[in-house]
Amino acid sequence: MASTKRNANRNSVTMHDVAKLANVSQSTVSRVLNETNGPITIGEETRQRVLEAAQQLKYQPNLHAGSLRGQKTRMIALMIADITNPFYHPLVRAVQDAANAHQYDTMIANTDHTLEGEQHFINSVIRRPVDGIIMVPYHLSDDDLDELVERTGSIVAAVGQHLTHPQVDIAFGNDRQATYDVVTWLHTEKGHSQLGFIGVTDNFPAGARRHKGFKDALLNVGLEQQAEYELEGDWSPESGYQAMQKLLSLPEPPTAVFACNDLMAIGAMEAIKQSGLRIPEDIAIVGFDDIPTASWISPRLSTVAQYPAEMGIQLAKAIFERIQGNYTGPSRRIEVPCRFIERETT
Amino acid sequence: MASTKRNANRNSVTMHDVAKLANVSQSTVSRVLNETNGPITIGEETRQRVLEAAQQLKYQPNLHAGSLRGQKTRMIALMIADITNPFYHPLVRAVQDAANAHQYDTMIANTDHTLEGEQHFINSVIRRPVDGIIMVPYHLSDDDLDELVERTGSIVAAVGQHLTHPQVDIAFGNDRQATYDVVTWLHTEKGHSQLGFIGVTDNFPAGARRHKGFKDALLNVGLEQQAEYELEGDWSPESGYQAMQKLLSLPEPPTAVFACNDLMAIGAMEAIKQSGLRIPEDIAIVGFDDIPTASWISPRLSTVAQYPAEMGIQLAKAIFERIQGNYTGPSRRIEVPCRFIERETT
DNA sequence: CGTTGTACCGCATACGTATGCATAACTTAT
DNA sequence: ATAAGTTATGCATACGTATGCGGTACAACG
Repeated sequence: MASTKRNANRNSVTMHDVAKLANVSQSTVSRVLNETNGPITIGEETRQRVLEAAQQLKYQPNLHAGSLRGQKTRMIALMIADITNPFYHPLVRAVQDAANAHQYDTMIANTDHTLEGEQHFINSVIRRPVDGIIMVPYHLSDDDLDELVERTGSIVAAVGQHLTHPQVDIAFGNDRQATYDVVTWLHTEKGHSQLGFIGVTDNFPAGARRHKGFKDALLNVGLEQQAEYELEGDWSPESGYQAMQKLLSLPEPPTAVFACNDLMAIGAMEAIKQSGLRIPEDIAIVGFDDIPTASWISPRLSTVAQYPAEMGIQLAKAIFERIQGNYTGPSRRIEVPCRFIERETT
Repeated sequence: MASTKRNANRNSVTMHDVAKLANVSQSTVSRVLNETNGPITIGEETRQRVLEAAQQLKYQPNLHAGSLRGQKTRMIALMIADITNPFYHPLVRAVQDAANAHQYDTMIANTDHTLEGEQHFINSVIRRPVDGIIMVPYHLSDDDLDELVERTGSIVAAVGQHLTHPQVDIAFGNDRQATYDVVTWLHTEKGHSQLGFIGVTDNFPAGARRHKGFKDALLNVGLEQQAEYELEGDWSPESGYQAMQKLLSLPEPPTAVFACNDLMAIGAMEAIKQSGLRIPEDIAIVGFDDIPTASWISPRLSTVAQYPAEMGIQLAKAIFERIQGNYTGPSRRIEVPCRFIERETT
């Protein structure tokens, strides 16, 4: 008779346990603990009994139950390409801090830049619905986003200029324009006429935009576009290293190289150093992102800064506004401008 | 009559939807989809009908339901100090990859090196139970771990030599010994007699261990221990920079400095460079961790490598073994040795 | 004293799933 | 032909919580 109803293998304390200890029903406990009890009133004396009992048992609500009932899950999901890439760290951090401030937990998934990874993530949040989703998709189309919001009913926000879903808030940098400006500057101000480009496959929208910025700039300043000066890496330092080696082996190597991210730029710098050439006297180089390392290495890397922390802050703000019902309007587009930071490699 | 039972605001497809379409009961759908139906058999024809219906509706199971029923949650939680610290990236990555391979999702929490952060995490996984927990605690004691396993019933594994809970698998590096060896080597092989130390408060067990390694080495080689040469930072480059400035302002600055992590070592290098002194000719420096940046900066940093990826792999292996019931024995202690990598700063 | 109102609280249900138990149809043995 | 066994399926329940609805007191009022 003194045996509790508590499940044998489960040792968590539930509302029933609190109810039993306080000599009330489970519903009363629920009403006391969630102040939001509508028209219902609870006697002050029992309220105290319940609160004491809850404290004594160290009661913590089971969030799985609420999630099942379609209440708030108190969880958001974050999809990025690779937690190892420094570009995402400020973004992740900003999102997590915002989540924390709202008493939310954060689920993080890596896609490894692959379409399969992104689709896997979608299935993931269909199986385990969350209140909000922040993503940095490389392959997903608006149709995919539509399926996502349709099937999950979650609030979704994303980084990516190319996306235009009516219910998805978007943050983006003006990277095409920034690339265009820097490349133009390399020619008109710095006098470079043989320019190299280390990019990625145009399947990545961000890569394609920067590639376009590069080509537009060449066109505009009247330089010829030469395929052998435009190489593809995979965002990693190693790939930048290899691409630079190819550029160096050309009969007439470039005197300035634009790399689509800092990691590849750093790899390229390593290749230049090993070849005995000097930076920037022999070859100038510009990166993209302004990761912390860019200002530590020697010479310090000139680069186009993006502000991923700002993106994270804005997107988190956007989804929590919607989650809490403080905003129900149409999709917002938030531009987070890039800015060129000249250091020692140009 | 053609109206579905489907909840208005919820547009997810459930087993009931599949059941209705296939003209069977929800239980039958469950049994078909989970092959594990014990002694029960299902007619081949209905099995096909169910599978088709599930595929047609793109059915995905709701994991919240299973979690509530005490089944597997298919989620693990990972607690680290700071996603921004490169030391954790390989560990995070390894854990996520292992989780992915098991069809698991990963929840990540930052503690910011604070006790409150760690306690907050514990409450988090009490509210939302997970199958497995991997953590890198700095403040939690064995008692705290005990409360954690007691109240959650989850499998727990941790990084930290000082922890000895009977049910918690532990990974650790031999960092005291490694520090001792390097400092001894700096004196006996490299001839340094004025040694500096940039550590952190001894409240961090890892910091305390390395501090002890440093002091033991001094003692062993017969050097005097001087408080003004042993400074405290907070793991960040900025704090290393400031500590080094203090060391440089001493009447007789050290000729070699041991920093408790690479980030502080890098900050210290910056201070040395700015003072006009040369590395390693005037001052040698050794870091700890071997983060990627260590081999990019100039001069390339000599450092004690830890292998966080290996730790992540081992711990993930350990918890999944237990989750799947393949191991039920006592706590295991996994040593992941450190190794000194000499580069250009010594 | 009977009626209505008010303050307080418990019962029952639903969320989506897994599973023990009952049940139906059909086969085989006696 | 009836009993027993086999095969195939549905019913009911529980997990922990929030909430509509109903019910008990007791006070106030006619």
